[in-house]
Formats: sequence, structure tokens, C-alpha cells
Amino acid sequence: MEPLANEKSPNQTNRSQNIPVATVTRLALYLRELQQLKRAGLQRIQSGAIAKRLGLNDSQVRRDLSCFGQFGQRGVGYNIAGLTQAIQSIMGTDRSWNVILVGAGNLGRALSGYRGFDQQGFRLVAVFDCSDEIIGTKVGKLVVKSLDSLDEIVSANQVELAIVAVPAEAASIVSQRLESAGITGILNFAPVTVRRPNSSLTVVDVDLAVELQRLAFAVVNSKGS
Amino acid sequence: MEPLANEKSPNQTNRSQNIPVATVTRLALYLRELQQLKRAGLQRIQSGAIAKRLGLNDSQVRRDLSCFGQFGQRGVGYNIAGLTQAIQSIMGTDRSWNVILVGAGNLGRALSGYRGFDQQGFRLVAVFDCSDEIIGTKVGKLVVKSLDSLDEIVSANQVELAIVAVPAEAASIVSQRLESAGITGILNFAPVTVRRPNSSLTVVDVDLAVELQRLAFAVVNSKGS
DNA sequence: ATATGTGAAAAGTTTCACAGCC
DNA sequence: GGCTGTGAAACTTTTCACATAT
Repeated sequence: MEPLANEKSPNQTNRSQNIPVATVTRLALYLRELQQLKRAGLQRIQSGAIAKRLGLNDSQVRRDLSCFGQFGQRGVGYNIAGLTQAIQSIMGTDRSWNVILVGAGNLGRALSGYRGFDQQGFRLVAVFDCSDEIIGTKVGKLVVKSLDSLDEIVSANQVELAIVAVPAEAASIVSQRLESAGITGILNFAPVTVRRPNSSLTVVDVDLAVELQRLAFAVVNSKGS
Repeated sequence: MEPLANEKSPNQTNRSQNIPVATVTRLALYLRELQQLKRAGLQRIQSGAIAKRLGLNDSQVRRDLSCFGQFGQRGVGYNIAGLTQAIQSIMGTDRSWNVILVGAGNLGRALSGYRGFDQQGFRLVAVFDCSDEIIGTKVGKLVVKSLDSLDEIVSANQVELAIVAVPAEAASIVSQRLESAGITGILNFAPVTVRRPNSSLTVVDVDLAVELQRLAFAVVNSKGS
């Protein structure tokens, strides 16, 4: 009366619900390490080894991974391929996503060519800007478009995600337009917190200057100790 | 026998010690909002207003700010100029920092031109790469140098911070060289966790693909609810 | 012997709620 | 009236420690 074959389909419990937010932020890091290990030809890995690579506690790795099922084998470790697949499925990156970029300035252009996005299944399908000098120029293989064509392109390509790399002043209007065009997630590089109360829009903010300041703080405060 | 004028120098207790890490990550955000408010011509602000702008709880803002002294005035709020100065002093950004960039590829070039760094007092003094095709080319006003001149330039300019935008494979060697050249802090954009145990090197990792994956997860998991 | 999965304890963080000051 | 600063409660996250499986 064994209920399930357990190598092939581990009991994938709790899908999505009750995963601590702190765990989610580490999931992508686990994935990155697993992909690297796979490339190196390994098949199994232990929680302690993952922890060491990421500077974490081994118990934390095990608890994180156990949130969405039992993927390890006691006495042995985790199967790299299986765990990779499982995490991708949890994170929603077991499929590809169409992404647009808004803001083809300095930073936007660099982001558009960033290989890491493509490697994780994010496909850039269009680039927008509001400056007449930039519209019509090329960014990689794409021609920069006016925001006028936003709605059309978003629905035609079923785009869900947008990367925003516009000046702080423009971020609020841009996010409003993105939302009404049907975008559901924004990766925001503009140095403002985009708040859209009572909206289903999800925003992840990345402020590069903030990160550098966090570094300065850490350096200043490690000096003494 | 009043000990101190208190508008000018509020009781700045606890400098650095026992500031929660969670608070530190928000400090730079408070600073960004305060600078924006100052530019808008405001002189005072309330915890509730800051909280609203950043999507936080007002009590959290007050507790964060109270970690390093009493800067508010009951019934009134916080003095924007004074609080800005105080946070900058805590974060170590009340002075300017010399920064170098390693990796003048796609992302590195964009980061070198990012205005936000300069605006917060981070001055890019040199750019390095290890590719012969890139060495000698210009990035903004700077000529890309070989890593051979790293030690010399770091000590000549008293550089403490480095921005690393090299491929994952190179990150470990680069950080090793940076450390031995005297760098004490690295802002790492390479998609690996750079671990240097028993070292005083401070590293802040920013993985752009990881951020996009976090967004995908958040979008997938907001759908249902 | 080795490594996972997990209750329970410890540590850290957020929020409440209100005294104290303007 | 308004708003800060902060004890105490509530909640979250991490770590310990060990039963359990190979």
C-alpha cells in the first residue's frame, strides 16, 4: 500500500502557500548554484555544500527546500536535476516569459543586452522610450518604439513583465501606463518606490545607488570590529 | 547648564552598534525620499508620510529612525535637512568615495555612466578589464586599463570600493586580486556569491536575473489570491 | 556513517498601543 | 488637536538538535 513512487514524483506539498518570503529570495540563488553544479557535471549535492557556497547555514537550506516537498534522500543528498526542475516550477521559470523594456537610455540599453535574462527564459520582445531622439534607433535587434504602441504590443505578444529603466520623474506615469496596458509585473530600476495601492501590479525595486550605499555602510561598520 | 543645543546636535546615541540589519536596508531608502522632499522644497516630514511613500508602517519608520538618536519633534515631525545629514553620517555617505569598476562589458559600461552613483558621492576613478580588445578603449572619460595597474591605481587614489561586472567565472579571481590590492568593499554584479572566508572584505551581491525571477514568482503567486 | 526533515528554542523584526511632548 | 519614541506583544525567521532514513 505504498501511496506514491517517490523518486519520480516527490510529494510536492504546499505549492506556493506558506512559503516564507525570506525563503523565496533564496530560491533563485539555490537555482543559480544548482545550474552551475549541473554544468560542472555533478548529479547530487548536500545541503551543507549549497550552504557553504552561499554563505548560509545548512539547516536553513534544508528548511527552505522542505517548504515545497521532500526532495532530498537521507544519507545521500539532493538530486540536482530534480531539484532544479522543482525550484523552477515553484518560481514560475519553468516556462519562458515575454518581457518589454521601457527606457532605452544608458542603463536600459545595457539591461537589454544582459545575457542572464535570456538564460533564465526571459525574452525581450520590445523596447520603448518617450524621447523622440531615441525612438527609431536600434537596441540590439529591436527598434525602440514610442509608448503609443504599448497596448498593442503588450496584447499581441501576451507580455506580462516589464523592466523599467526611466528617470525617477517618469517612473510613476510609466508604471500607470504599463498597468493599464495589461502588464502584471515590473522590475523597477528607477530610484523611486512605485506605489499603486489597490492594484494587482507587482513591483520589484532595484536601486543601484542604494546598493552602493549599503556597501559603504557595511564597509564603515566593519572597520572597527 | 544646558548640555547641548538640541536642534543642532540631537543626542546621537548608539552610533553603528545594535542597528538591526533590516533597518540598514531601509536607511538608504529614507535618504532617497528625504532628498527628493528637500528638492521639492519641504522642510519637515512625518513618519506616516515617509511610510506611505515607501509602503511601510509608520511605526517602523519611527523605530528605524530612533535607532541612532532622537531626530523628531513630537507633534511636529522630522527636520528634513537634519535627518538627511544624520542618515548620511550613519551610512558613511557624508563624504565622497573613490570607486573603481572592473569589467567594461555591456553592463559595466552602463554602470560607469549611471548618474545615481555620482549623485550620492561615489566617484569613478578608473575602469579595468582583462580583455585586450577592451583595454585602451574609452568608457566615458576614462581609458580602460589592464588589471596589471590595479594595485598602483588603488593605492594612488586611496580607492576603497569596487564595482565588479565581470562574467561569473572571473568573479572569484577578480575579487581575490581586488582584496590584495587593498579594496575593502565590492558591489558584485557577477552571478555568483563571492565568498572570502576569514577576510575583512565586504561584498554586496546584486544579481539582476535573480531579481527578475523574484518578480516572476511574485506575479505567479499573486494571480490566485 | 552520513545527511535529510522537522519539532522546539532562540533570535530577530514588525506592529500595537499609549505615554509624553508640541 | 497632532506626532514622536518606546515598552510589550505578535509575528517571522533562523538555528539547534535529534529522530529517521539510506
